Amino acid sequence: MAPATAIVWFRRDLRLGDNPALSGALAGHDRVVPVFILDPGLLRGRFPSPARAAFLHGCLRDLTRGVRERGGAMVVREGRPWVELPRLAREARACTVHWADDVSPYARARDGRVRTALERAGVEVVVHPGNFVAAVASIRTFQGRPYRVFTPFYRTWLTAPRRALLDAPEALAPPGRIRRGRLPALAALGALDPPQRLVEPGEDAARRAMAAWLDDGLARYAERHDRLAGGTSRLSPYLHFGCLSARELDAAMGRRRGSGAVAYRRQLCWRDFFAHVLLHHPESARRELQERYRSLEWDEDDELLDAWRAGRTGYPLVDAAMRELLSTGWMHNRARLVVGSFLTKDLHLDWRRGEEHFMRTLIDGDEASNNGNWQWIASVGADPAPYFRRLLSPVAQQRRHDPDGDYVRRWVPELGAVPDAHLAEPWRMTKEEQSDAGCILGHDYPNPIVDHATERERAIQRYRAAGGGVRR
DNA sequence: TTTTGAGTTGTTCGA
DNA sequence: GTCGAACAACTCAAA
Repeated sequence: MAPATAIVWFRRDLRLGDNPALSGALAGHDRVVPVFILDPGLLRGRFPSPARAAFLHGCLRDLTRGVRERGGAMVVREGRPWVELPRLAREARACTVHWADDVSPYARARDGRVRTALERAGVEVVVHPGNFVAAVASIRTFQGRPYRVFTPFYRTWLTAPRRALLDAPEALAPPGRIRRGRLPALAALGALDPPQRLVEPGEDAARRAMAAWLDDGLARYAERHDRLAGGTSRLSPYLHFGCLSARELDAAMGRRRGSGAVAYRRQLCWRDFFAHVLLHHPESARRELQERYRSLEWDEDDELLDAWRAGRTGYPLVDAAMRELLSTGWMHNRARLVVGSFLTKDLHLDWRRGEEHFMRTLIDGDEASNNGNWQWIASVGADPAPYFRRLLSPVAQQRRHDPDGDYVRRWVPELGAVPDAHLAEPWRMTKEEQSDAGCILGHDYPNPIVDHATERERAIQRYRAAGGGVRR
């Protein structure tokens, strides 16, 4: 009898440890063919990203090496998955294809087409849990509905069943006589100009980063996570590409006591929550989850948008954050809120412009989390807190979360010699003080492009008008 | 069905 | 400089 062969389709679960699709394929099959498909629908799709393509490339190299060290061989194909997978199944004489579930509308439509094509070819499909802590698809309220508010979701999530952890396979069989394909050069992935590498890609690097974080950062997370100059785990790129298992990270958290572990775990829950929301409200990928805010009016102003993207708004914290994003592909979570509030409430530009810029630049760019957080800060998404809690003042936020100016001075060097007292509002310096600091406003650093106090009032008016009352 | 309790991350003002 | 109140009365989830 011919050996039973299964295919594992890697998508964004680029690891060997605690990988349900891989372990599932290995159980009951003599041979497993691991494949990654470079899908032009993603690489040149709605949110192409040189930064993420470069990180993905590194992760794939790492995964390929890990597979080879265990005696297997990674197969790489380029094309549409619903074409490539039936073809590969035929070549490899595979009877089953395994993959991990995902939540974005694109992923779900794609997986549906792939399933149809495979089943038509007589190949079985087995879908495994995606890279979330809990089963986000099946968490429900007592009335059987999906959640739209975080805290009740969180309470259910805390006690929701967790799947068993899985060891990495010790050995993989060689895939036999099939075309393996090659990982193309970076440029072919659209990664022409990747930002400086801040995060080392791959599963091994992810494990080291996780160990270091648990060892060193977690205990003080509750007090420090809002500090712009440090204090967060920076594990998000690994979670997005699945170099790190969210389930495993949560398990490590569950064994720990202390406010840091509790607070961090809550953040992991936000990731599951936004996946849950997008899964059950796929239309929110493109429009406001809250119906009454679909009529909100947004300005169109390319000059303001460009200034925001480039970090030339004249608000030091906003500019530092936007420049950090451009040069590293990452931004502190607190800073994401500040620049998000600034785009939508101070510049009155559509949150979708911000969502798109983030998706194109972030190495952790994740459709569910990014969309959910943008809708949250734009006050149009899943969350019932009053609108006046979401108009962040860039000046107040800078004073509170970067009191020594370490963050701002790092990313906005022209403000380097501006004293602490003026660093959040450099435009208040006299000519003489500007001269002393070597920073002439309007020359070395821009004047503020808008006045926060004025725009704040305008934002409130707009939300009030669109909301049909006072509510968010 | 109806009621009840509660809701990530703030800002500003005036005493 | 610090502190408490106002912002404004909505919607979701649970019972």
